Amino acid sequence: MQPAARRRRLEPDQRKAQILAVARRMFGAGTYASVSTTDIANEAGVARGLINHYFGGKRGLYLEVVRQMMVVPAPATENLPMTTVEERLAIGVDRLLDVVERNRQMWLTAIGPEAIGRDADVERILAEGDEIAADRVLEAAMMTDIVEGREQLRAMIRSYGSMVRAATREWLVRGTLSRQDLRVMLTGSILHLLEVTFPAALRARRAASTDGEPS
Amino acid sequence: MQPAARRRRLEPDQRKAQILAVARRMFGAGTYASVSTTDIANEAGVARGLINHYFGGKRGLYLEVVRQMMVVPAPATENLPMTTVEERLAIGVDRLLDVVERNRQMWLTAIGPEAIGRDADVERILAEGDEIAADRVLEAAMMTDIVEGREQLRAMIRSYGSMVRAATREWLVRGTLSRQDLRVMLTGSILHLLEVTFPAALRARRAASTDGEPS
DNA sequence: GCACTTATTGGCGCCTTGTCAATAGGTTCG
DNA sequence: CGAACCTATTGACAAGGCGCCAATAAGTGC
Repeated sequence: MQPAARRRRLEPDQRKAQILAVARRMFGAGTYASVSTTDIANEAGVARGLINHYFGGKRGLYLEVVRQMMVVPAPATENLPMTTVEERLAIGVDRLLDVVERNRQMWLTAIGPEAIGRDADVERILAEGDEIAADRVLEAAMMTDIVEGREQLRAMIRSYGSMVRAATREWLVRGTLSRQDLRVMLTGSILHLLEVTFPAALRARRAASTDGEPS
Repeated sequence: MQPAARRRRLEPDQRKAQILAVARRMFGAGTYASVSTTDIANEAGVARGLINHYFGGKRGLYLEVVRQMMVVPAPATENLPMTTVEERLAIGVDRLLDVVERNRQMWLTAIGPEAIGRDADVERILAEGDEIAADRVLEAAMMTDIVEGREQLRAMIRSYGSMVRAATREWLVRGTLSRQDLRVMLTGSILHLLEVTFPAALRARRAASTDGEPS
């Protein structure tokens, strides 16, 4: 280790970015509890107090890391060709798998929501991400103008999102599913969800509201 | 507070059970980091050191809590009538929803740790639970003797399990889906997964292995 | 070269956890 | 009925982590 390379002064944004980069890597490697702010500060070559200054504390830093992770899978549904819904969905799934495969480590860290125990703030950040993802699916399926049962549909898509995450884990971590398996499974499932399950749920809902409430 | 009710001596099993009960409640309420062993010890009316003695430490206690939570949804697929697969699955789903509805709080706390990843031990415990759940599904679907692609199938069912957990959260926490919605959605999805998606993935797999590897 | 802003530091106090020898509840045996 | 014994239970100590804040010094403009 060098004889304490003299103190350097950076723009707040740069410093924040630098610390964040280190934090992302270290939280990705260990657990929230197993990584100390001292570790991060040392690794980044700054005083521990600086973390508190910029992020309010360990918790704030962690939340920032999670927030940044959620932005990854954004451009998976841009400029889809105007063909059938099935094909558009298939392409969307494929693009997602591309992004996931390329950013393997970051993706796993992002979806392996590592906070120990559920936390209101983390929960909210993750929820925002799910919301965006749901929008993209609706867009790809050309169903953005659905009104009846819109909230139910979005909820179903969010649930589907959990299956997507779990499936990528099976693929990347356990190796039990191939990328091709995921293509078939994820495309087929979302298509069936949108075109069969959702309408069926709608019908059941209508029947229930006219026949009087069932159990 | 009483004048420090005199020290009582219990059987190890009883004491462990008592501490575990308190820990379950408190970890359910807060975060792993936000709950201190001191809190738990006070609430349980014992010395903090006793926790270390019985569980090895905070971590051990937490793992035990998680392990105990995973046992909840066991008897959802016992004694299913010998009718169609569809009906058996529907009944299984319905029974699961019963259990979930009755043990609402405990269920939510139990599936919360889905957001825990990262930690090898916790991961393993959760994985065991998923494995059991997958067995139950195969049993209900009368597909216990599948051999070709068995591991793929199990992996898909595990992924489906994640969707189940997410859907129950939508139902119980956010109120965006009704119980009836869940019935329709979960039954339809698993049926489609078993009877359409899985065979399709198998075909794709076979085609790939004879035509030479695709990208 | 000098003031001035503010990024950065380093140390203090509190809290939490793991360890371990000492204590005392309950039981058994003379 | 009392003494010896086993072990459940305690309490204090030390190491380490985190938040806080006044002091310091790196740049910048005059």
